[in-house]
Amino acid sequence: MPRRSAAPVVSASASIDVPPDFGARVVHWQRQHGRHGLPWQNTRDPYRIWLSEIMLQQTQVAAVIEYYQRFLSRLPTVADLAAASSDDVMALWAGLGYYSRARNLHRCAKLVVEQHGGRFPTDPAVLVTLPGIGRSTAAAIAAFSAGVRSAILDGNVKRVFARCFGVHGYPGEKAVENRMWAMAEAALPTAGPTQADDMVAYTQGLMDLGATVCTRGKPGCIDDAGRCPLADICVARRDGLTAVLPVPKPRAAVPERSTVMLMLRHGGEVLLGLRPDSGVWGGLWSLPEIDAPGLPFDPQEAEHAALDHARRFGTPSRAAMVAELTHVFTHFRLLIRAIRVDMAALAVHESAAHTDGWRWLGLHELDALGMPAPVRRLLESQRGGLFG
DNA sequence: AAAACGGGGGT
DNA sequence: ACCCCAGTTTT
Repeated sequence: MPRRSAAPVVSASASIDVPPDFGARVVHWQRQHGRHGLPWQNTRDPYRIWLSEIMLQQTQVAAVIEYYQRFLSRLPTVADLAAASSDDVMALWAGLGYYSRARNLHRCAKLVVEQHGGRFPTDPAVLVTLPGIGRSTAAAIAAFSAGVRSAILDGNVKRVFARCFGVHGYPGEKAVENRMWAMAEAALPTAGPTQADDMVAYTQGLMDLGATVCTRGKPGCIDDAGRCPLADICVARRDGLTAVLPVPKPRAAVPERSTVMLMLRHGGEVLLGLRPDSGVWGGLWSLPEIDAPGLPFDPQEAEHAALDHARRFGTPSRAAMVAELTHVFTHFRLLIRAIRVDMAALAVHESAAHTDGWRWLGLHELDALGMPAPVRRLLESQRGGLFG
């Protein structure tokens, strides 16, 4: 029986509200409905369990099984692995991907032989010091191989906790992850005569729940609450939030750009230009624009710049800012400000405007043209002022 | 095309 | 101590 390692910091978990039977629910569920009979579940050999945990970090159970068995048939002990050549280890790993993990595996085996006399550790505090073994993997190895009471927190478990305890906030964020570790400690089965066995079922149960019931896309409780042993205490289920918890990684704030569009108006027509095929709105008809890279932005200045710009096409009489809207692209937001410019007269070189791809168009001609949605909206909203 | 994944590595 | 990445699968 493994020595009980240092007790978790109680104060950290005191504020975490975990039902006292949480662990028992998971243990009971896993014994009845969890996954059983997988090759690494029939052993307490920490070497074999470690190997399975590393392989399972990156590959599905179905794919791991044959690699796992082949690996162990060639290298049945940690001493064998430590003594193997890099080439042999990599060959056994070939096809699993994430080859740095295989290199860590080999390094780790050598360290276990050198530093621990070839006896694979089962103390999570020792395990975490080894390459390729982080806090969660260390706990899993300790729990499965020796029934040590230590908390795991992998992606599946984060999802279960986020939903069951209603954790808002991205689990990849430090503060949120810390809270979840505190939950993981608080949720552990309590001491008792069967604690070591319970820890095995509990740890496996959390993983199984996340993998088979509390899945990302469509959790099993949606169709049948009876599938989840936590359904009646699950905050996300109660509040209808299973689809939004855990909250996804916050998308980086999209940059905001701005532009000024001119609605040049003359004789019931508006000036539109055909945009180049490449780039934003390629091949669509759009309004003339003034670059407005700098915010903040003075409307009077803008109107002045609009009049200036309009002289290219004729003689403007007045300009007025008439609309403002934000268009959202996938990679940025575009703030569009629209200025209506009344033209007193058009440039004499009308043909030049034509070859440039500019055309004066009446209301009835617009429908047939391909236009960016915000431009169409702009024209629609100003229909009276432009064509009336 | 984007999110997720557990640990390592860099700042 | 924090942030970000590698390398691959899943959605």
